[in-house]
Order: sequence, then structure tokens, then C-alpha cells
Amino acid sequence: MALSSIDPVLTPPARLQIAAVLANAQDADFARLKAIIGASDSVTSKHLSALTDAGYAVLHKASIDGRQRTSASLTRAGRKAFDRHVAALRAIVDGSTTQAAE
Amino acid sequence: MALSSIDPVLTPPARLQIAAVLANAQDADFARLKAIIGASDSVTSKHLSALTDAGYAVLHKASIDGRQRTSASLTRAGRKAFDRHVAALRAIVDGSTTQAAE
DNA sequence: TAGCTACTTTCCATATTGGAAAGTAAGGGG
DNA sequence: CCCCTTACTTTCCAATATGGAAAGTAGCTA
Repeated sequence: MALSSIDPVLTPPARLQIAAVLANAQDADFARLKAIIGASDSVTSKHLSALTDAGYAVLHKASIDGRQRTSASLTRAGRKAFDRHVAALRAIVDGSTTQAAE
Repeated sequence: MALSSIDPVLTPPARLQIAAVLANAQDADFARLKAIIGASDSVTSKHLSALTDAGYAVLHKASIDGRQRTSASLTRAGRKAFDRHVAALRAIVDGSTTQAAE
């Protein structure tokens, strides 16, 4: 059943969005992700922790121009989880006539 | 931005699924929806209440064969909300801001 | 009137989310 | 060398949500 493939880790919109950005962009830094989800530093950090704790993302801390920069990217497991989750969402939604909303 | 179209009412998988079933099937009864989301009576009832409270669904209570039968269907607002929410999900997943201008 | 069916609401425990604020780490300035 | 700033991270706490059990309500039948 579709619900069985729904991933609780990716259910919160902010986390889905982070995963989607990483799935599409390969890599994104903290500030960018924070801006995208529109949350505070702490919340952004906690969402990233949730993803790394689930083994879905890894953080790269680098010193660029003498500044700390943390960027994130999906792990193979993360991409797989994202794909499965999206497939589950499509399974739920598909069949309905909502392919092209008007 | 995509997140702005994400509807909190439709974010929980169980509710998305109920909405999708109703969008697809026009009408579904309580027992069927309960089976689909795999929840208890109380939880099913509460999810339906959440949808009706949001003005997204209406319940039809009928006596069929002397038995109470409650079925649900989406309101126009519910269908619109569902379509918007699905479009928002697609926008997030696709990465590109492919939101239909309205 | 009792009993059954079909939900609905209440009660309660657990979990999640969010922000503020404090904490940590690394680098630059004085 | 110490302090300050930047860039997160973690802690603390309030608000909300979710889930099931159990009690409650309503319509029907016997």
C-alpha cells in the first residue's frame, strides 16, 4: 500500500524540500537551505540533523576564504529514500485527475 | 515560493490519502477510508473532522438498508486545496518553480 | 426498552516542531 | 594573546499534533 512507502523523515515539508534541493543540486550550503525553508538557524540545523541521523544526508564542513561553510548532500540511502517517498506520494496522488491542475 | 502553497491540513499522509481518494472517487464511505489509512475509528473520525473543519470535505449521513452510513466527499474548496497542495509538492520535488500562474 | 451498529468525543500519553538563547568552534582584529 | 564575529549546534521550553482506548451519542431493530 502506498502509505507503507511514506517516509516519516521526509514528511515534514521543510525536510522534503531540503531533500529535493539536494537531490536536484547535489550540494547546498546551510544558508541556502535555511533561506529555502524559511526557518531559523536552530530549526534548519535540527532538520539537517534529522536527515543526517537517518543516514540520508552528510554535512561537509569546510573553511572557504577563512570562513566556516557547512554544506549538505544526500547519501545514496538518502536519494533512495527520497525517490521512494516521492513515488509513494505519486502513488497516492495519481489516479486522481490532478495531473495538470487548472 | 513552493512552501507557501503547502497546506498543513493536507500534510499528514493519512489526510492526503483521504483527500486523494475523494478527489479520485468523488465519494467514499467511512469504513473504506478507515481501511485505506489503516487507522482506528477514532483516528479516522478525527482526520475526517479535520477535513470538514477546514471546509475541505462534507459528510453525508444516510440510512441505507436501515444502517447508518457515513460517506465523505470533497467540497469545491477541498478539491482546490488538494490541487494546490499537489502542485506545491510537485514544485518542490521537481525543483523548478513550475507553479501554474493563477 | 435493550442491544447492535456506526461513528464521535474525551482522556491521556507521546512525539514533533518551532524559536530564543546559550554554547561551541574557527578565524580575524587590535 | 584575548576578544569579537561568524556560523552553526544544542538546550530549554511552549504549543500542537497524533494515536488509541474507552466512553458517549444516535438511529434502528427486535
